[in-house]
Amino acid sequence: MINLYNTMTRQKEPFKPITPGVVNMYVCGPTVYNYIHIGNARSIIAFDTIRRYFEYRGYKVNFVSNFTDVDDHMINTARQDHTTVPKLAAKYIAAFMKDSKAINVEPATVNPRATENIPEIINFIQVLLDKGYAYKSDGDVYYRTRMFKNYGKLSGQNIDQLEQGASEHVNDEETARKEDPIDFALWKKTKADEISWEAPWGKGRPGWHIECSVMSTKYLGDTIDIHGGGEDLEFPHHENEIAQSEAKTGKTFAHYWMHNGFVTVGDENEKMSKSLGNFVTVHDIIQEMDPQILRLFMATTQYRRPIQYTRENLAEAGNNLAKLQNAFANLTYRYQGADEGENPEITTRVNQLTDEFKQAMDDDFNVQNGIAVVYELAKELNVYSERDVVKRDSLDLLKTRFVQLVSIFGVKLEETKLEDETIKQLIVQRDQARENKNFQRSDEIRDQLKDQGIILEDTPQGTRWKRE
RNA sequence: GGCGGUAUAGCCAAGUGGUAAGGCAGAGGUCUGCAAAACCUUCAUCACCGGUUCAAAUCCGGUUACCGCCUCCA
Repeated sequence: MINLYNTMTRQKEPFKPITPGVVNMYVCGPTVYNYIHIGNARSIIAFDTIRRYFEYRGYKVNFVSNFTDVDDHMINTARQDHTTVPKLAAKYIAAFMKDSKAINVEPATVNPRATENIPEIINFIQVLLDKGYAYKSDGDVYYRTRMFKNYGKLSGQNIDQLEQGASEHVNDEETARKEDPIDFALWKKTKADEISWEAPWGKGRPGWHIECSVMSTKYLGDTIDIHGGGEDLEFPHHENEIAQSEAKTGKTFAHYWMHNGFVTVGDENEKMSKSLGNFVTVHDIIQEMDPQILRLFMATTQYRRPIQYTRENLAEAGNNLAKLQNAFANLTYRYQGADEGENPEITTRVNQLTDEFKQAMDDDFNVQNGIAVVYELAKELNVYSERDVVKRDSLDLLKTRFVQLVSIFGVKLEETKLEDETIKQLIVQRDQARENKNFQRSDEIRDQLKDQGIILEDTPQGTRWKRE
């Protein structure tokens, strides 16, 4: 039984899916006006890891994550870049796909886009208007927040406190069109030269929160299992989604609310933002290092905890990645000279560790304890690989299980093949030199290959190579 | 001002009443022609003060520091 922390109740609860064996989850995705930054990556990686664990535990996961492809940012950026909103969206959605793939994120079941669901959004708003939960005002449509009982139940906000806060911003013209400062826009009237769509109440574009309500219910149903996103979305975004959706359907919008923690940057431990000049994109990071380092770094921090992004912490993740890759290499190389059969104690041990792993991860995806078990397993691989006699079935078991558990964190372990004949020849020459105790020559070859990024390691089974 | 979170070794971090997991870095060792990889050993009384208890990092009260949300934001 998987237990997860529900923001709505502020405690861990056993996960009970609506349909046995199926998880319907919706995760709020990025606004596509720039390359994704490491904060986006954190959210994507956190929920991808959660998804992979659900799948490992035998669930079918319907994973829906949107692209917000029209809003003020999109419009302003398109204007600055002398392009159009759709072209801007196309560019950064393509970049998103590329970056996601690099950090080994499974493709979503669906990536719906706001602009591709305009008729549904209009219908949704119409129902809210018909029910009296929304009102028109000078071409805009607003949600009548006070009509929704329980407003603030997710974020623990008190509506009168919010009222006070909101009234401080009463000066802008949008607020002037509201009945109440805490009301929020469902539809925004078009300004000149802006991208817009026709609606019964006039030309305009959807407000920010409505798209997620519409797409979540459209693709996953009125009530879903899990709704997720960054912790900053808790209020007002998710609060507003609940208000809209539950007002429309009269049903609970989502059973579990999950929010990932933030990434802070540098030793200053401050929030990443463009104004602070500490904005880091995935696009940039993966130019200079193995994307799997970033993946492992983020996947092995529990999703609710903050992550401090520093070079040192990233370097540590790099060492850990190497550790996993070395264990894998040690084991796969040991297939040479393996006997048939199995060692029963290995089977027992592997199953025991697997149980420990599940126990750890079932507890709100406690990846710290989970990865600790994986390191234990890595040690088993290393120790077993050093035995004088090894059995093929046990190698298979260790390898399969190790690859499987590591993959939950989004790290891919693969055997690499040496294609280069010249290098193969050099390794053979070096072996001969070593046999003749010509160590000067053998070290010469080793250094030469090192310059080409090939590291040689001597084992009782022969000389092994790996890329730097 | 309102809501919420965090504080454990040089660093990352687990642990929710019974005497501090794991990882990185460091030190020593085994293996190796030398390396590399691996393995073994070693490295903390848990922000501070007070209380409850036979027993607290873990419960209660207080103090301090840091962070996030309340406005676009993963």
